[in-house]
Amino acid sequence: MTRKTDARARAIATAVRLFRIQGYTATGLTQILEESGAPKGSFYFHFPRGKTQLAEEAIDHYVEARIAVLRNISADTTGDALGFTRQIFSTFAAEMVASDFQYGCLMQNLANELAALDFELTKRVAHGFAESTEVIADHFKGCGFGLARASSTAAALVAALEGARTIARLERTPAIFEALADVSVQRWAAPKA
Amino acid sequence: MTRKTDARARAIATAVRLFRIQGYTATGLTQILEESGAPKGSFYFHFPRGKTQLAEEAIDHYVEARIAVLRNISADTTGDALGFTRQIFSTFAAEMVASDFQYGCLMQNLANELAALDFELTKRVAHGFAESTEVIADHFKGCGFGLARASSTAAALVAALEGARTIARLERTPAIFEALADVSVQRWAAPKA
DNA sequence: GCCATACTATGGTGATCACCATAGATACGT
DNA sequence: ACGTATCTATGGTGATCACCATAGTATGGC
Repeated sequence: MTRKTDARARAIATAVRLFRIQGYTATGLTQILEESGAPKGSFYFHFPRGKTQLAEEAIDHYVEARIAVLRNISADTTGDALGFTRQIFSTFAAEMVASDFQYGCLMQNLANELAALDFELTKRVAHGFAESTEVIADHFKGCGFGLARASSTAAALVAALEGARTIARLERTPAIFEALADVSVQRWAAPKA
Repeated sequence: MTRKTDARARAIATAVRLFRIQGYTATGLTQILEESGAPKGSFYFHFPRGKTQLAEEAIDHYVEARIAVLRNISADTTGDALGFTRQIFSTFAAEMVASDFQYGCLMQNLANELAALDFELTKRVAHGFAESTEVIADHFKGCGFGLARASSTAAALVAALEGARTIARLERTPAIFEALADVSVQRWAAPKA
């Protein structure tokens, strides 16, 4: 039952990377196998359901990592809505700069290719967004926001984050994150309504 | 010099529709021709540079239409930053509901497939976003916003709009637009800083 | 030593991809 | 009516797509 090679894990990691850069449809199995160094012969041994299964596991990994990042930021800024918002924007911006603006959000890429996705995959993408929003809403609740305001602010923040990624990739500068941080911190996440 | 058929125009219109629903890579030429009813034989007569040229003309059409919508809303709400913002969100939300949440933003879809795009196409996408942002910023300036605030608010609004589209497609409800409208109207576009 | 499990190599399937060469049809101005 | 420009049909190119059948190797427990 124990794994003997890391070919499987490498394939998933490479899939995450390429799906983020190129999208789901634009990324072929051959490219994933080549770039990961995983052998072509054993792909359907590791992933009997093929590309779909690989994508499912890729998004699971991505969502998990993203939630962890959000939880860390939340823990670092307990009770501080402004600091939380600011740090989310700066963290996402830093990620983009580090990758030279090549990486998009895997959930967003898949969400914009819904026509190519089966139900199971769609569900996972939706769940990833819901979970992200929930973590953020929980933080705002911990800052004394009312239920409704915490939820709508969190939803707005997630949407803004996704949109910012798209814009930043095009402009190849983190300026949009700073603009959003300014606007949001001063107006959205203000401690008083 | 005068056109004799509408095959060209129909191909472009269908390309816009399919690129918005499925994305650029996922949409094949054959599907575009089939669904538009345009004859396959004359595709490279109308578009000598192939799929790339078709995409260029598709995005030109899309951007033009989007700018027109924004200008109309701007004219309808002169001097009213709150009303402007509110109406933008409600218009975009209504569009999505009308299409049963099938349509994404063409610029956003292309921006998330940058790896598959040549320089010319990338430039047009970037220009589309820049122009949208400018129209919005101009409106805010007309509401008495300072230059810097008008620009950053406009950029934030565009990003939020794009992100909202992604989320709405997944959730199949316009709730995210309402959340953003609430948060934005109350905090972003407030007449005083 | 033996066998089951884990893994890989090889060589293909048919389908679809964007693209194009050649030829034929249609319609307009003059 | 003749020539030219606009448009379309046909049949194909090689490349790549996801996927798979078959066979083989490696490695562990017993």
